[in-house]
Amino acid sequence: MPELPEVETYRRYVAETSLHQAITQLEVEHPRLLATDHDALRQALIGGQFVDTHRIGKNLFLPLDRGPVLVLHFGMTGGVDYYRDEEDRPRFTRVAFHFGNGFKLAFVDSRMFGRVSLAESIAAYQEQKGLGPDALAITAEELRAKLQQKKAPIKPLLLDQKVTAGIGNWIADEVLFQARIHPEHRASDLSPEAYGRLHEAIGVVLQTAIRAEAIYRDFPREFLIHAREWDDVPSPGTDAHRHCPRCGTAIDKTRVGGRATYSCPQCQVF
DNA sequence: GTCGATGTTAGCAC
DNA sequence: TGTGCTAACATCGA
Repeated sequence: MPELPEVETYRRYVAETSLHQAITQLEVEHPRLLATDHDALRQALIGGQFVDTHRIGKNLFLPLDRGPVLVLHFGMTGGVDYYRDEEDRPRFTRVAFHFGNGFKLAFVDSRMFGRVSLAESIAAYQEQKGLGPDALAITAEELRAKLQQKKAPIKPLLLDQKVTAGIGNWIADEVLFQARIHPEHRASDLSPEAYGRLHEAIGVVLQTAIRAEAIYRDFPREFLIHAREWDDVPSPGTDAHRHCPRCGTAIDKTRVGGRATYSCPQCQVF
């Protein structure tokens, strides 16, 4: 689930639960998730505290009182959960940070594509990964400057974290739907007006998703997300949810840039 | 039992 | 050099 709105929701959750408490233990159930040497990580954490939270795109940063920054990336199925009793330990807990008050912050991730790492600073991590500006912070001008020379289809470019950080597969589809741009439209062929709509749609979709705490069923009716297959089917035999919320046309499911892509053939034209 | 999945990245072809 | 496609990662759940 973790695209920008989920990670922003996790950030707020961690800020409310896990700051300014002594870290007493690092529990690593599955070392494969560590992108940093285990001992170095333990040394950096034990006896320290998390003092702040930041987010760039899908990356969550937890600066430590002693300098370095813990970086969490949630892959496809990652999340965080604050708990105390062993009976409440979340399923798929892979790494857990224990605090002096007896609570623990679990990094859960069933598919284990997530990563826990350590960086010298947020800026160093951003530089090293080549992360572009956060999708909520990028300006219309920056976005257009980065894309208007590219001949690739617009959708995979939106997914490229070096262009702008935080947009994942469903958000890219939703943004393009709201902006009425076909996912395969070449970036270089988009008009200045289309870039304006694109930038605005990114803001609207992300803000809406964050406001709903990334709970999809609470999203507005006119969102394409309700047409995705994994949205709840209202009742057997009906497929209204697979039609465009704006014009009623059947939604196309195709592959663009190797990813499942939903779009309205009527509203999103070349 | 089979298939596809919200992310990232290495390897490869052009 | 830039670009873009595919497979692979590990696992779950439909």
